[in-house]
Amino acid sequence: MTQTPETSAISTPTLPAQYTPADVESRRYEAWVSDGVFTADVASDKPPFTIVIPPPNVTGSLHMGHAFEHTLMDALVRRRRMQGYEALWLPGMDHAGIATQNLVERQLGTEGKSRHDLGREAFVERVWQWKAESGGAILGQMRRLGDSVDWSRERFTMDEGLSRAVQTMFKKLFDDGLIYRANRIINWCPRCLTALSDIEVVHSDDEGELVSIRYSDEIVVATTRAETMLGDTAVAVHPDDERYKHLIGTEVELPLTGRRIPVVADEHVDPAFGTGAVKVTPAHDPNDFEIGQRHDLPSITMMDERGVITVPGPFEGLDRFEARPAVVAALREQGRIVAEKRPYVHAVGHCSRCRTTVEPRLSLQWFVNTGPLAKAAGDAVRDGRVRIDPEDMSKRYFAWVDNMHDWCISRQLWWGHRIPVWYGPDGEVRCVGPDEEPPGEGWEQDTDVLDTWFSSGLWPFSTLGWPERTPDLARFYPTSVLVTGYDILFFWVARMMMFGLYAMDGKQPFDVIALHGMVRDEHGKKMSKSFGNVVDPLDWMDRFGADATRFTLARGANPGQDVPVSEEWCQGSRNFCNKLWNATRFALMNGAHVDGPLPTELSTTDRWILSRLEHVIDEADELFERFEFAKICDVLYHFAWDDVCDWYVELSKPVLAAGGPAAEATRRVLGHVLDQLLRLLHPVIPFVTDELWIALHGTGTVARAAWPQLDKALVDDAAEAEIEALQRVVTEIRRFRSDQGLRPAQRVAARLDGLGVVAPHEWLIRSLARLDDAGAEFAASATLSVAGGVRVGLDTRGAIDVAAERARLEKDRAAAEKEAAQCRAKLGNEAFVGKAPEHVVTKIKERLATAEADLARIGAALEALSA
RNA sequence: GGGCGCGUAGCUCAGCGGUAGAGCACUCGCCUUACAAGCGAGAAGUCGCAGGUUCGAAACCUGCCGCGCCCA
Repeated sequence: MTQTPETSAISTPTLPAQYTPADVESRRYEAWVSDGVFTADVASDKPPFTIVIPPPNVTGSLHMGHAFEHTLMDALVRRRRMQGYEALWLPGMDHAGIATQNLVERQLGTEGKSRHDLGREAFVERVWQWKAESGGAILGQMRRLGDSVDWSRERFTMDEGLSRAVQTMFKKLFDDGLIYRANRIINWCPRCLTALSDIEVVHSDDEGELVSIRYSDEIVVATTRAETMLGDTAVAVHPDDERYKHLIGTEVELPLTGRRIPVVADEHVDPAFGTGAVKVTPAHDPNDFEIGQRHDLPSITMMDERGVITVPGPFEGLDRFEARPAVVAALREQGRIVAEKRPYVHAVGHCSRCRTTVEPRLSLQWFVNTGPLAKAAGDAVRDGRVRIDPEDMSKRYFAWVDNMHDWCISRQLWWGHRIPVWYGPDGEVRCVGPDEEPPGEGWEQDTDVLDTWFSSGLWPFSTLGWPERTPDLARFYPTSVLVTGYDILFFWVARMMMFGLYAMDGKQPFDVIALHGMVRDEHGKKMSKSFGNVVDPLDWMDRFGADATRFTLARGANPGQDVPVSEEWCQGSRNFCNKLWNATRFALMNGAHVDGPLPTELSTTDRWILSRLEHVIDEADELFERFEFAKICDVLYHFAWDDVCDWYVELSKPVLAAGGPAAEATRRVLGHVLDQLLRLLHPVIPFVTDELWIALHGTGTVARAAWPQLDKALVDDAAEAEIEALQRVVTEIRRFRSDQGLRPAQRVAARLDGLGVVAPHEWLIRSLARLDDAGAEFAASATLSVAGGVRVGLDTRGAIDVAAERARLEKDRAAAEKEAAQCRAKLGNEAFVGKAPEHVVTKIKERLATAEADLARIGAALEALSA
């Protein structure tokens, strides 16, 4: 494949008849890497272009969502690289605290051990061992997809440098008073045994029960969590609720416990919900906690960290879900259950990692005060320093950052960045920076680790060397574009914005946030294991190739919209790659080349395709700037398939066969057009384009080739008009042939008149429409009249199918009549003529003229038919 | 309950004030020496419904209906 194509027209084919991705992909990828194509040079004088990869989870493997996101990023980076930017796409992974710890604990479980058997240090060592052996499978899969990432700069959130960044950030926030420790109600996972942040909780509408319990003669409360009554410390009513006004300040006896609890008045009680009286369990409900704070109520923690009841008595030792029916049964026995609604559908929070029902739990945790950080994060978008694309998505962003709660960052895990705070023997608290010695004897370090998102929030600058002032950081920060899904706009993006602006003295972490949608199946359904509609990108890559997989994903990528994919579309993408392969194959077989400048003497066909190419370059550039990947693919697909393959190549065949200088010129133009087309497509389908580009050039790689430059001098309106006219004539003849049932191979004698501008191309028309010259015995059995005054007389050597011909003409006439009627109606409307812009009126007049000419032409043809 | 988005050809989606488009699927005819993973031709839509704005609405406004997502 690397041999230089011969310039002779009789060169032998250099490519097999079908494109086989497996023969190309790994070979090409290895070549790119070993040639250092992806390695960014910090010392070059090119303008920088930086993207950091949204770090995939170290436990994960490549799913369609990754493949999609990576395809878009790769396309952006590859194009910028070709445009002469110093392009850096920085890869890496995050340590996924809960997921990874769960995974290794499960592994230990199969050996009959728990992490506690190993102890903290040995367990963490074991996790590292796991990572070394089987973590990061996704990195190899990214190579298969063709990701042009700079592997020399790969980072991991738990590596030394990033850990240093985490500690530095924590200390900085701590010293600025933006990190604090407090007893709060947090989301607790009784299975993972750790706190979760709000965003790690997923809500779903679940079937539960709503039980109304009589607390006294006058007070009935409704609850979905009857067991928590064991921890009630008050009943609350609205201060204006006439039903209960007289009870405020009194006490009731809490059933089953014998405890007496007060009735308090609180504005936040909704008098319309249930009976208007609510039970208050400050240690197990965030709203109740607030009520407890306002009324100085005690908090009774009535279950342990595993969700097991700890209140002494008959329920002690029961799991929360066993305790619920037990408590209800006990209350019923006392006649205290006045109503039960079952099933009762209500929103329930689940741990995003293990789906266990989250337990609101009162505990001592570390928090980030997000107030000032979130304000800055919002302002950076409001004042235009950071652009969200598509812009509509800004609304979602503001909705989140402008209402952000403080962020619980401590996790009761062992795998992660340990909180750098030490507690002294006399209750002292000291935050230790990265270059400070931990305090000595008698001090103990906090046992918790930080939320994984804390380290991910530093990603755009920690990966470049922060907190050191590295050359990379100076050169590649702020990053150019963040490509990510709208679903984590508030998860991750908002965190990076807060941290980036704060740590980098107000410099935003990225200039543009390009949001994409979710990958869905061909019916727009979310891919899920339980639904059985998950498609594995690795499977597609095996069967259709990485390029086909990428093209399918990019072709569906409308900004911010979800992307449906299906195997059929991937097949279509594979077909497209094969089409390119064969077009290049044809070109090489016919001596197309890329040597020397374009000839000055060019045929109309050559000038036409070059002109079309310029429009395509222009459009592609404009669409790339707007992240319109679907439209980029569409434009290039149609140019490649319709213009280049279906028309230019077909028009070239007779030229090449005729030989001479025109053939020479066409060989050069064909080589040029393919060269440019392959460059334009390379960002999206890197493998096949590189293989073909090398076949065309004999050397190098398209990955280092220059991005096509717009050359307005090549735009040629006259050539375009001529070829379009030619296409109309050819298509009209083909249509006639098809309607008449003439076989494609059957040549038909014809005489062409009134060709006008296309007269010089009559021989091309004859070639494409398979027409023979009119001989001495020529007698037209049918005459076609094509728009533009072209008349085609055809000798079909026999009776023509009059009915078919009439039907065709009637159809054309109906269309022309409709068109004419519409135009006349408009022009007859004084308001239209008076108010519509001049150019619109002119256009309608032209359309009417065309339609009337068509009617006359078709009418005459019909008349001739019946004669 | 609050917010956001979407209803256009059989399917999936573009179009977002001036002649309704694409891919796939479909119909007909073809192994025409680059490609049957292909070639040529074709059929297919009162643009969810109802009002309004406008010379002109698939597009802008209002309401309704039906889906989806996020937040509480």
